[in-house]
Amino acid sequence: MMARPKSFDEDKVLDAAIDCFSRNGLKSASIRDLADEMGIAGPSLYNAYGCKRALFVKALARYADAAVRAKLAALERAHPAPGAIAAFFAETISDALAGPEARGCMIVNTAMEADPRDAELSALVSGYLGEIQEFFVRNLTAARAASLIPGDLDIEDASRLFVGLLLGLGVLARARPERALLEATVRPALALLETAPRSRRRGLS
Amino acid sequence: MMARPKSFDEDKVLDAAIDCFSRNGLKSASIRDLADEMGIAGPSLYNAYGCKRALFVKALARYADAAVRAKLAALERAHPAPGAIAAFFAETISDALAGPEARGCMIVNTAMEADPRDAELSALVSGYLGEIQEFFVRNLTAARAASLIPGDLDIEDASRLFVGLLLGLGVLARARPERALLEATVRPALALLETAPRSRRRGLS
DNA sequence: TCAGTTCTATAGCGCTCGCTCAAAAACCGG
DNA sequence: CCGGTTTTTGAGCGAGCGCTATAGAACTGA
Repeated sequence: MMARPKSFDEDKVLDAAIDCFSRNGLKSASIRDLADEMGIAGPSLYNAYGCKRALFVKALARYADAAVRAKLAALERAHPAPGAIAAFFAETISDALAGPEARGCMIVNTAMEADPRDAELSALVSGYLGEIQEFFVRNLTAARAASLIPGDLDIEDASRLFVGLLLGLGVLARARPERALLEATVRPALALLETAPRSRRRGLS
Repeated sequence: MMARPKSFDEDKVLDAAIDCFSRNGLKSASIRDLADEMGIAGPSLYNAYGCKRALFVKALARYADAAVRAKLAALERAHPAPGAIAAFFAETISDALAGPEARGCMIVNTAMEADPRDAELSALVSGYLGEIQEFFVRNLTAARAASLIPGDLDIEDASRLFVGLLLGLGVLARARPERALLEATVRPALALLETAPRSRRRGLS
């Protein structure tokens, strides 16, 4: 039997939850905040998702899929290797500076907020970070095959540096959301991809 | 008049507060948690510090002074430029992995947790990060004067990269506290400091 | 000794939290 | 239309939160 259908669009309320969680985090986003922004009442939220944490996991999964994976795929389509890497950071910086609100990347936020002994969230975060790292590895591997990056650059290590830098940008963008600063932070890392002669442009105090 | 003296050692209780805040953050560390770990009762805490936030600011200041500044100074004393930079990251990684608890660097934690519109905490975090950046700048400047790093390396940008990487390590160490992974993340950034011939050692899958 | 001052300790205030119960409302199949 | 199922709704529970009122304990100066 079908009975009464839900009165809200599941994707839209999940997007609202993503927004609320991104701004406040899992712990600080209250059920009442969430329900308000999602446009539904508390008990409906519980009826649909069970508990706050389950809602968070669903929102995180949707964020990873709709925001992260889609972005990575689009960048790989639009830029020949290794250009997608620089484009990725440029877009990440623009995203971090978009809007007056302190949104931040939900994956970075979760990595910081989750207790490392929380096996479920830790595994999710590790998995998502691994996907991002693989994006870097794919790009670097293709670039090396075309001799577009230095031959002695260790792809595995470099991709880890980029992941670490991505996380650092997420933190830095909260403390100091200034475009020039964030771009300067990324620049030396991208210089690693330049083939000799090493032309690392100076810039910006 | 002097009246009844305090029955606790202010430094010791502040250290306990640093520990509690480092593990739980400003918002999640409750007054009862703090009071318990500090070994004093709630009202004594309020009598001594006024409010939770003021206690946090005092604890953060002590952390920055006793943990960060002292560490930077010791490294600069112990290592000729630019070796202090690599030593700094090595020590940071070891610190992050020390103990089963999820302590994390209080400055990184605060940078993530504080609302960017919170002027006081944002300014404190920016200031502390600036001090760390200056440590990198000093080291790089001295190293350049001795021709120990590539001459075309932009010192300002590189020091920002190191700060960003430090923040990233703080996040990554929570999600994946594995020494080999953290070291591999730092390695390509330190390779920027090597003078030609560029020998970036491969390593670690 | 004892008034004066400061610190400590018990209890608890008002509030928000995650979550739930009971009843009303909306929809389906027949 | 109606029985059955699900969703929505308003109210509220117990717990924990930051913080404090109040009273007693500890110490100083005189």
